Amino acid sequence: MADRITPRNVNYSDWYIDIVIQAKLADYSPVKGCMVIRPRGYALWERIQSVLDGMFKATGHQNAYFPLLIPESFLQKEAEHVEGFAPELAVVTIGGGEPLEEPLVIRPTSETIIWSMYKKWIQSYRDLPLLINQWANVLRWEKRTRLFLRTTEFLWQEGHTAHATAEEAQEETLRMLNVYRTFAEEYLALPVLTGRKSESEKFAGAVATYAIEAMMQDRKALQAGTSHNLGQNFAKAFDVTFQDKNGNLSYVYATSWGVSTRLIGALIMAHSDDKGLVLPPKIAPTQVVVIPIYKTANKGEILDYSSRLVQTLKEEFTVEYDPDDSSSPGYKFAEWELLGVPVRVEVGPKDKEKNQVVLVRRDTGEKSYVALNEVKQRIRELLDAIQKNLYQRALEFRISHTRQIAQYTEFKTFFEEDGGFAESPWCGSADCEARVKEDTKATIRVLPFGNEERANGVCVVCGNPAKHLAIFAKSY
RNA sequence: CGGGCUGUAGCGCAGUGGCUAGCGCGCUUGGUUCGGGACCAAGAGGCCGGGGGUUCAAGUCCCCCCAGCCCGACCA
Repeated sequence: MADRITPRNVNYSDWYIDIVIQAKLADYSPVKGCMVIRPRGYALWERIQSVLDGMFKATGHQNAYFPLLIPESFLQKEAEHVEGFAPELAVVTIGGGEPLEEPLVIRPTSETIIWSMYKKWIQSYRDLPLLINQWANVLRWEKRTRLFLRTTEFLWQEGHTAHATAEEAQEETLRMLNVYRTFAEEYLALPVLTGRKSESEKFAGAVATYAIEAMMQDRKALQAGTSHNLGQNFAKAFDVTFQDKNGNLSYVYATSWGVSTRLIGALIMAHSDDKGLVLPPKIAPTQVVVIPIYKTANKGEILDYSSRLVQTLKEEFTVEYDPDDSSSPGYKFAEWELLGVPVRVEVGPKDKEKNQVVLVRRDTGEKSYVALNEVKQRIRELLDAIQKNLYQRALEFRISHTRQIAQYTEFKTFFEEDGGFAESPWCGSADCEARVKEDTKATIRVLPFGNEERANGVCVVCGNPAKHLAIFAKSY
């Protein structure tokens, strides 16, 4: 008997960690707060990378790479930025055995080093827009870490763009937010809310931060991606100006946007169950696993049948094959369910006799018997159905745990009980936001787009006229 | 960084101050099984997290340290 996964309703945190460890996605490292991403976890990241990278290229971005180490003074050039990141910096003070003249910060994010370079590269409106992305690791000395959701070092991509006008920068900010939304919904089967962050939740150094927010199965919110309009803050800090057609000199407008390995955490917490990982087919590194079922007597003929099937399936799907005779079929079923492969194909003597296979879908456990000549077609349909079902299931879950609340007593009760997303009018003041956090631990996750008009009424906290309809939730 | 819990075989755990530290799972070898986590047999595997003390005697008691998890404050 393998290790059991703690059921979600017993302890959600333990369940999450059990999945990560037992599905072999990651492991704890010798260094506190860091994790080792194992092949099954890294394969997921590679899938995420390849899809997103395609989307970035399709929207005109190019990849580049900037150094890991940043002169400490660079961070200090943007006041809010340094204030936001100073507490979580790791600093290199010795190099080659000698104390460094200027300490080097291990990047927590790359705005400063990138904008120090943009100063060299941008002089004219002809140099704009400059649309660069980098895939990198960053390091933030977090007090409390959790596999994938928050680790000291994590992998991400960070886009850094430069524009001639505020309008273009805003357009880019929203374009990339939309790329994230599309990716989350279509590939991760993760329904997300999009909108702006409140002042207190925005990125250190940004004019405005936008985010995609998803609801996990414990009804907490997870910020799955952010897109920042940086205005001219970094251009001013690094003195990046350009001349327009009329010869006028002005500061460049900037955006930055990123998603990280946290997405893998989102994927797990949104879809998985007490049997293990559940992966959307469009992001699953392995879509199909083939398990032959045989006795010693018929081993040869069954393996022959199953391996020919595997060859056929590999023409269209990513396939793993598990013909090993050292564990029983039942064991393998459980094992592959734990690993999250969307479709399992069982082939045994009965199937060979009837020229069929058994298909089992991971999300519902439903079995079907399919003729050999229809297998590819049926798997295609199943993968599609699973993808849609996971999205739909997550969406319905979010909707059923989202409540419109106008009364503060009800609001507090909501978060004392099951919780979820509270959609409530808010006056816009940081004081009310802080009070909510104090009283309920919930924060404003996002100010959804197009909701200003719906914000008729009064702030759920203070009773003053509302300016926004905000989404409040406890979050990761 | 505060509070709590836990460190004993790869994993999960037992282990009144006393002799050679156990159990389950996993692992190795051989054999029988095989359509939902099979079974038999024989093996391998331990600086009892680290350091200091108390004691005739410490996995067990005391002190310090370290690590991990959970709960807070901080954050993607």
